Amino acid sequence: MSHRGPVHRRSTPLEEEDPRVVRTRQAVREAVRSLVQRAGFEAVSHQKVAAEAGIGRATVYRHWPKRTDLLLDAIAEIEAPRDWQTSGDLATDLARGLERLQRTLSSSPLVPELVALIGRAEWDAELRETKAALLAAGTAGLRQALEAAIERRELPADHDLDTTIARLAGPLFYRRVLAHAPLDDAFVTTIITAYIHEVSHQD
Amino acid sequence: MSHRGPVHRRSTPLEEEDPRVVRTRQAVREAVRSLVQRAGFEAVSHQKVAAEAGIGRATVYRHWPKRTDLLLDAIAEIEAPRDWQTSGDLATDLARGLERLQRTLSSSPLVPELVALIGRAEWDAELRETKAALLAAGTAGLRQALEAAIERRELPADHDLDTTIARLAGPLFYRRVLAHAPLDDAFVTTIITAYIHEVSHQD
DNA sequence: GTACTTTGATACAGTATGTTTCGCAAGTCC
DNA sequence: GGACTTGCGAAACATACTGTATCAAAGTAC
Repeated sequence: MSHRGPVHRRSTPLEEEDPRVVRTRQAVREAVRSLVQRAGFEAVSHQKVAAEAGIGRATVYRHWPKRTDLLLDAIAEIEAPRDWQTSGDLATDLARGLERLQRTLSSSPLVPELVALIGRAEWDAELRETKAALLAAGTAGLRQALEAAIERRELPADHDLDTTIARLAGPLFYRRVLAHAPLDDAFVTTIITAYIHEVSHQD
Repeated sequence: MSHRGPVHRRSTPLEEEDPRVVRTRQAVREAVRSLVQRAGFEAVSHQKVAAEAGIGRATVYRHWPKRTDLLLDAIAEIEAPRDWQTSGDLATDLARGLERLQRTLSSSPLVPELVALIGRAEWDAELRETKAALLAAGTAGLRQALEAAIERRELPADHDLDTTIARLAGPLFYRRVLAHAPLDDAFVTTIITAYIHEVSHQD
């Protein structure tokens, strides 16, 4: 997977380094994004992408034989935070995690499209993996915050992380995607406050 | 909107009662459902529907000029509960509302498709209305439960219903659609218990 | 039976899909 | 630079889908 250095033989073309290929990939990726934002994933076809990118139709088919290939390529941007570390306080950590999710959900115009894709994952195994990966990346902050709290014995060791994440992140998705209401800070604060209150006042 | 009785004149064809039309509607509706469940909304086209329903292609175009019309028609099943009435206890009412939602989400194989549709609502005004209607119907029970509690002064008059509904229903949607985890009773109970505890132990 | 409507078969032009072919431009190797 | 290799894009192609129009046959109402 790493760089192979100046000495290499054409007989192992595993890595794409031909500048022409790089250019093509770049152009197509941008064309797909542009199309998606203007008209949705449904509007993405090999033909339209080729026209938008100003390249040949055959070239698009060569690199992305299936339509799904085009879509997945345009999504490969969302990543889990790599620099995460606990502040030592669950409330603070959760706030950070949820605010990150809030920002992602609020800012990206692709969110509704991702949801549409996710719905379609039912019929496409490849999409199912992508869905899981995206979700894991989006909620990684929350998961790490909770894990750190368990480590500190602030939460019981058998605390169900998935349940908690669903309860914390679910309302945000609901608001953004279904209710189409603004994801304001007050809303996020309400959720965190209630949860913290719940785990610190167990009776 | 009501039945007009045996006496009627052909000059006011506002109501469709021609048995041929009724048959067509029925056949198409079933064909769309069948197609959706087998291959998703994306697989629904006038052509495929006509073939599936065993009727002429032109007929499908006549009644459902746009593809969206076909899709919307297949969804017109989900309805808000008409017989709702409070039990006098918020916890019980909420449990009823959430369990209804749980049942709907768990049982209907159309749920992922609905979500896909919802995502697409960003680009279609008509779909946006449908989305809002579906959501309102699905969460009507919760809303009525909360309104009854306000009426009884169990909740403050300025309690934000939309926020609460998002916090109650959001986790269910998250689990079902995004995390693809089972919507078991324990999960639903956890959500309700936490919320009841929260509103009854205000400090 | 008569008047009216819906239906489905057929045909049509326009467009999209997916594949193949081939000359050319671009990149690589030495 | 020169020979070799590869990706590119234009074109052509068969096939399929879309949306509309026409029309005879069948169904419906009275």
